[in-house]
Amino acid sequence: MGGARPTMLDVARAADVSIKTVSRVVNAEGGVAPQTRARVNDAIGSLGYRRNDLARSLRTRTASATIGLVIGDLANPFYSRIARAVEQRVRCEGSLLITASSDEDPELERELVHALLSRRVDGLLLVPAEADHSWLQRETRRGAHVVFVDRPARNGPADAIVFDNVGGARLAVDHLVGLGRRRIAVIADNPELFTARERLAGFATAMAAANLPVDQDLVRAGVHDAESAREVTIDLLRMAHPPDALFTANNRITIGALRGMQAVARSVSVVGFDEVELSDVLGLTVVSGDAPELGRTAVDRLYARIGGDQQPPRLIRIAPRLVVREPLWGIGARKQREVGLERTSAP
Amino acid sequence: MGGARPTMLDVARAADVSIKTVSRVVNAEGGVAPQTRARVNDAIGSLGYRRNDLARSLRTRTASATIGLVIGDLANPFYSRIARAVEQRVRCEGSLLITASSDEDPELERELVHALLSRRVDGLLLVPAEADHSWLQRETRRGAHVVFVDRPARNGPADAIVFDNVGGARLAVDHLVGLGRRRIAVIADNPELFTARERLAGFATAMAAANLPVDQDLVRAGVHDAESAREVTIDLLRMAHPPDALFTANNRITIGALRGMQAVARSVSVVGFDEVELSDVLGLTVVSGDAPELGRTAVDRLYARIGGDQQPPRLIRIAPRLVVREPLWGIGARKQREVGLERTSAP
DNA sequence: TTGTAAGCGTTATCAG
DNA sequence: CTGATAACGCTTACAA
Repeated sequence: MGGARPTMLDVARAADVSIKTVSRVVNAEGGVAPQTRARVNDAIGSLGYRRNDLARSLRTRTASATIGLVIGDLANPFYSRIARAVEQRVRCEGSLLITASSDEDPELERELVHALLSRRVDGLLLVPAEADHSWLQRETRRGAHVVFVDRPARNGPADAIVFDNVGGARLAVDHLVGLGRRRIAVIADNPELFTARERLAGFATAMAAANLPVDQDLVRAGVHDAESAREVTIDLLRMAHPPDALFTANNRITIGALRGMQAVARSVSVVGFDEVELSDVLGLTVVSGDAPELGRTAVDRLYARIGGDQQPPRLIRIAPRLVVREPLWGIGARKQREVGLERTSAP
Repeated sequence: MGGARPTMLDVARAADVSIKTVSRVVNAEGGVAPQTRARVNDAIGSLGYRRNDLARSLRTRTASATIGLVIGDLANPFYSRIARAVEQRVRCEGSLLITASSDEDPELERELVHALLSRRVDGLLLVPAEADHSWLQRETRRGAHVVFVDRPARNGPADAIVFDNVGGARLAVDHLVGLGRRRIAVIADNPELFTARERLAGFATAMAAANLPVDQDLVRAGVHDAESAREVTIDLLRMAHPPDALFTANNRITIGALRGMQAVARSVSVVGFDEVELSDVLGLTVVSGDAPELGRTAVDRLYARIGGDQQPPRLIRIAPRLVVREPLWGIGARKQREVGLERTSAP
């Protein structure tokens, strides 16, 4: 803070005790005469002393009481819900959270990770951009604690907490099939991305299970933002033989698809992956994982590691749920029911 | 990170140079023979050395390269958009951002501020919970740099960047009046909150300017979450003499109001304050401030202060815009136009 | 071009 | 119960 903050020594002088006594009082160590303690506390109060946690964690060489979180984009509600849950859990442990957005850029992500490690965070939560993460091994070997969130990393030597994307995609497709849809299109992000890949796989599996052919014209991958999703949707709906349903594989894509449908004033059944604000009002059916639970589970794993857990890295899958809403626009009460999957955990 | 990370001394020994030479290389100070530098870099590489920024900023007694941001709730898209913008700007300065949610709890907020100050953040961005902030003066006097975001704080001795809430509310009401609405209801948060108070004031002003009477039954303040907004909306719509329009004074309230309208299958014109995801698809007209601009402006002020700016605290108002969309549900292309206000700045 | 010594604000150790 | 004194890992003088 730049200013002239008083130090323990200042307090010690003001209270006419040694610096160590001040330290004892500040850290509530006990073994200080009530009278002395009072004098020290007075000095602390009148000087406005506040312990310097930087110096503290330098000396204790442990517990900077800071956790780092690197995500794709904090402005994406999916990530900010995770961040919020993480923040809350981290705070229960008396720590603070540094958040950083990588824009899914591997280069930037690595920079951010290094910056956080230089700051000696106690642990790191990472939504890995799709790229090799073997470089992280050097850090984990040196004692850095890392947990991956939402997707595992290639060669990433750490636990990962992810959703059951395959199962979720199957829930979505099965639902559409149940509604009698047969020409189901899927719009997904870059298949290099773990989540997109799995959701596409789940789509294919479910279609096969339903004995439905997959028209490759209806499989649109590599769609990264809402605007592209909008364009792709318009393109799909203007096909000679358009799809009768859409599986939109993440929240940005769902939003773009809705805009696209609106643009061509044409509607098909939609099931989206990820919750979207106001989806209840829109009567939008989604498959959605519990983002806060994802965050909390990740923090718990991280603290387990920090606490000395030495097990081999685990992949923990959290089951998403299908939230069925009436797929119609208009005003009126909506029914809503949920279909679940089991939560699984594998080594 | 707990482990046995190598220090400069380890590197120095490995490269057979002094610790100071390592420091020079690490900080790219120059004045090192290329040959020596190479040896040091080799050692750094093979040891996996990483500078300890905690120790560094302890010694330099400046620039922990960390900024703190305390907001109400990181999971609220309005705040997460601000956080994202702040994060981005902060990173341009080579710093990282610690985010913390206060839940609008003055007690918790103060705890978080203290934790951040103990960590010697270079500056603090604060969305103040409505409560006296004179306690902050002691900190600012000691050199802490603070900027308030979204609302000023009572007795808060610092710059504040806020939206022109009065003007925004007037834009909203004027728009409804222009549509021929006369019985306009307002749903707002607790009037203790600066933004709610100003928006209510703007509502009253605009109604008076339009020569419309304000039915106190249609003024509903103290509505803090979406669920209460939903209930209030249902209540309003079921009145013997219901309103023909709603001004919903923040994003959570807007969402709740839409749910309420849906629940009673009854629709009135709505203008909301704050942008809401998918409002374009819903054809929802809103008054909305540019959250990223708010964040960026705040960071700029903060760095100006950190840089030594000594002017008396300023209140900077950013003008929101009215985004008009066709207030109808259904599918079809939407028109959209914007109405602006001037940005103002006052001492 | 390189090295030595001191010190940032704490806590740990070991005496009184 | 209280206090010197030495670290923690780094940077800032100031020498060599």
